[in-house]
Amino acid sequence: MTEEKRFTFTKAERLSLKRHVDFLFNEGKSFVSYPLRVVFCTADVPAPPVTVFISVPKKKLKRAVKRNRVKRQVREMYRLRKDKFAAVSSLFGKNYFIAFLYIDDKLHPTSEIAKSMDKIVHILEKKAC
RNA sequence: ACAGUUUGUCGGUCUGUCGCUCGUUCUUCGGAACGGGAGGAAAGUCCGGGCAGCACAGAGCGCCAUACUUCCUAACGGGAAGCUAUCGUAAGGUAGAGUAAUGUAACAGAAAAUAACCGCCAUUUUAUAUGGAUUUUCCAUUGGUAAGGGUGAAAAGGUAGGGUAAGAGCCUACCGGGUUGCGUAGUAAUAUGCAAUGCCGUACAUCUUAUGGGCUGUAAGGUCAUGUAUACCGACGUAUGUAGGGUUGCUCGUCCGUUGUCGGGGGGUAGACUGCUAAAGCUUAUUGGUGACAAUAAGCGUAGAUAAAUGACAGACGCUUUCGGAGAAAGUACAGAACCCGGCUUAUAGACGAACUGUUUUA
Repeated sequence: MTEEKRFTFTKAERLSLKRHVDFLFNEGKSFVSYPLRVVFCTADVPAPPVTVFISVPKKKLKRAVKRNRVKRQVREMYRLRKDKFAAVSSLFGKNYFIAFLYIDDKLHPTSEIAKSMDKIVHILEKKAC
């Protein structure tokens, strides 16, 4: 396994600063790839190519166990497609903030999340600029 | 064996691939190696305590919580053992301050507490409580009466006798309960014996009495602090064509200052660090105690994230159920630490253990 193909997911790749989150939701564009809603925008701060934020609203899933389950599914599916997102970034030469919001109120199998994530990559290739 | 009561324990395992987080060590600063990484309820946030900040002369009132007794505990509204009442054939379950005062008691019922709808009775002196009539009686009115009456959760302690116009603890005997006094057992609640007292409906609420309670929670609190604006202080420089002020009645002069740069500096936003995990700790054994629990000894060293790690995927096994033939299908709970402990309450597929009770069968 070469150095570039490592599918890690470290703390630096998570969007954690409050002002960044506010900026993303004020300035970002969004689209839906069921069961996920994606919000993204360009980032002009020194950062990894893509910085990610995953959110599962309490209104949709009341139990913490289920919310954790969804967060882990989405995170893993993103992690395994990280290189594709990075490719989009290098294509346009920009860094991106991306938020994944879970909009359904029940659990889905991991394979469905994976399909949704593939679709997101395609849409991003067209929309990001 | 079946039915049940109480109580305790567990609540998946393994392999592979790819990851996350904390600690230690190493490092070519990219990272690498090794080790640790959710629960019995982590939940609800309902009590109690630690810890922290704020408030605080004293007294009274109010508000909230608790309420048989003794004990356990850091503390508690928790627990243990007992007492009384009550439910259950039983193992066991449930409840618990006081009753002086005030209020309420659905439906049903005459009536729900100074009870007269029906019923009973009409008193002393023989001849009548009053009125009427067809006059040993009947009707109405008035008065007395709690013996009897479809109800109800609850009906004015129960039975018998005396008594009476009829009745009534009105009186007596026995029985049930209460209160008071004395004795006995017990630390006590209480039990029990004797005596006195006719004192005698139930439930709930208000109320009364006693005890306890200041408020807020780790997003508390503390430390550092980029940028921006800047109180204040110092130095240097510029202008004298200068706002403003002091000195003064005015002018000049002079001092402060204004403006600029640099340095110091208080407060403090974003953010970072701390709080932050060793604890009234756990396991085992012994001793004391009916028990909760306590003491002693040995061993263990047990998650610390911050938008939030403890995982995702694939496969195998286990367990349960159903089909049926050596396999297949379905299911595999409730639920995710957020400062830390002790409890309570609620959710929980299923599995196992212990003690005890009842019934049946056998010996």
